[in-house]
Amino acid sequence: MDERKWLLDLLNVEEQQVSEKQINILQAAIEMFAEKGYAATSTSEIARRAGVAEGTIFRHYKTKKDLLLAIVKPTLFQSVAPFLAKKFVKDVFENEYEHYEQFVRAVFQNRYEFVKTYLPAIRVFWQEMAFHSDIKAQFQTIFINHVYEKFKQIVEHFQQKGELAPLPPETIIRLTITTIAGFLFTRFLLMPDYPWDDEQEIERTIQFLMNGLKA
Amino acid sequence: MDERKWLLDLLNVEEQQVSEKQINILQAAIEMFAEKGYAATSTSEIARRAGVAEGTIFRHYKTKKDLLLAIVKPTLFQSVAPFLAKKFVKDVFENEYEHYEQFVRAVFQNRYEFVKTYLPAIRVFWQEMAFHSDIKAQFQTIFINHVYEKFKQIVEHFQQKGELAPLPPETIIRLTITTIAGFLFTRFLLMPDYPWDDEQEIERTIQFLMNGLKA
DNA sequence: CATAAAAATGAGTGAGTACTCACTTTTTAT
DNA sequence: ATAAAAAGTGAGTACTCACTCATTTTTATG
Repeated sequence: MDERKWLLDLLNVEEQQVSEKQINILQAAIEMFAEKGYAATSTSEIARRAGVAEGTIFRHYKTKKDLLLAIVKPTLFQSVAPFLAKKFVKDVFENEYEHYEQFVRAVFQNRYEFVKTYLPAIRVFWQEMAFHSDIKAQFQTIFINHVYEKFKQIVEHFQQKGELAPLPPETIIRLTITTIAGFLFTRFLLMPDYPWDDEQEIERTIQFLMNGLKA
Repeated sequence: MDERKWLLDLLNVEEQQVSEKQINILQAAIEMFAEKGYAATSTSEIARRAGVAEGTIFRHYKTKKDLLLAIVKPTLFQSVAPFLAKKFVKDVFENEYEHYEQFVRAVFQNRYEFVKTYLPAIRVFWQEMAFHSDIKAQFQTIFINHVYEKFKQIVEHFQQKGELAPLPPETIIRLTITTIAGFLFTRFLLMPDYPWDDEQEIERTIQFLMNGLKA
């Protein structure tokens, strides 16, 4: 993807709304926050890497924390994006996905591409969530009100069709998410240099998940 | 567990080797690093919380990073402790565990207790591993030379007995670890306030794992 | 108790921090 | 072409940082 476009895409803004220098600042901040962490990165370093004066950062973002939130908030939303789409659950009920496996496959593929594309910003989001209770709270709210809510309907739908084990929906949701996230975490964060055969490993992971969850 | 003892236990040292003030320093550091992160915690804050002068910290630990390593290194070793025991693999081969399920059950129970007991120190270890490449490198070395090595033997043993699917051992290891770690992560870090029925949820997780991996 | 060694102290140090603001440069509108 | 607005600058500010070291307090030994 184009170097400039992916950031605009992640932040979900139009080209005209942000200046070139602003993009440089965001890009530098994402890279350095991902590498050394928010607290260990100074605004002077970000300015140097972005090729702007330190004051320019504070013209666009009132505080350093504001700059962090400008990165983290859109990433948080994009992280759960499929579940924010209105027609997502409808697609499932109208037999867009005949089986749970097809649904899982679609989500898995989608989130794989997402992590691959936005890895540094995702790193920042997950790392800093541990230290900033406001970010964590916002994540939990969105998760409960959007992801969990819709996921539960989908799981119950396939349980009624007799495809999934009669476990509590929250258990099935947890196992599904941690299995997918477990692969992505191992693949991109823990062992990014291992010679992965992504397609095959995703296939194995899906088979494992379906076997584990079948009625 | 006694307030003083768990730390000595984690650090694997005798009572006489560390002074009372030293324990206070370590305890304060673990708590604050876990909460706000290493970089965002100042040595003056640690000293205040520990009830010692700032200089006392530097008498025991040459640098702030040294203090971090004094916490992280023992936690890293304890994290993979079962796999460091010499008789661990022997136990498996001598039918201490007749089935893979019994082995998984033992490891799961053991690591559940470990995380429950040392949660703050584990937080520090995992959070800071993302920012300190020396810590990450040490973890990878130990994992490859001890955990992976022995785990592979065990998996192949049960594959030969026809208990496990003919997947690559590294895939089975990954799925086993991420399933267990996925539960512990959700249980203790992501949603510690959710009203968990631990025993039942562990049971469901093991059933899911065994169904997913069976031949 | 006397004395030496060890442990603890906290004011002090230079380097670096997030952020400000008076000023310059660039862009936009007419 | 010109004026107004917006964007960009970087030296300056008050403050915090990890770390030092001369001094005091505690402990150990005869």
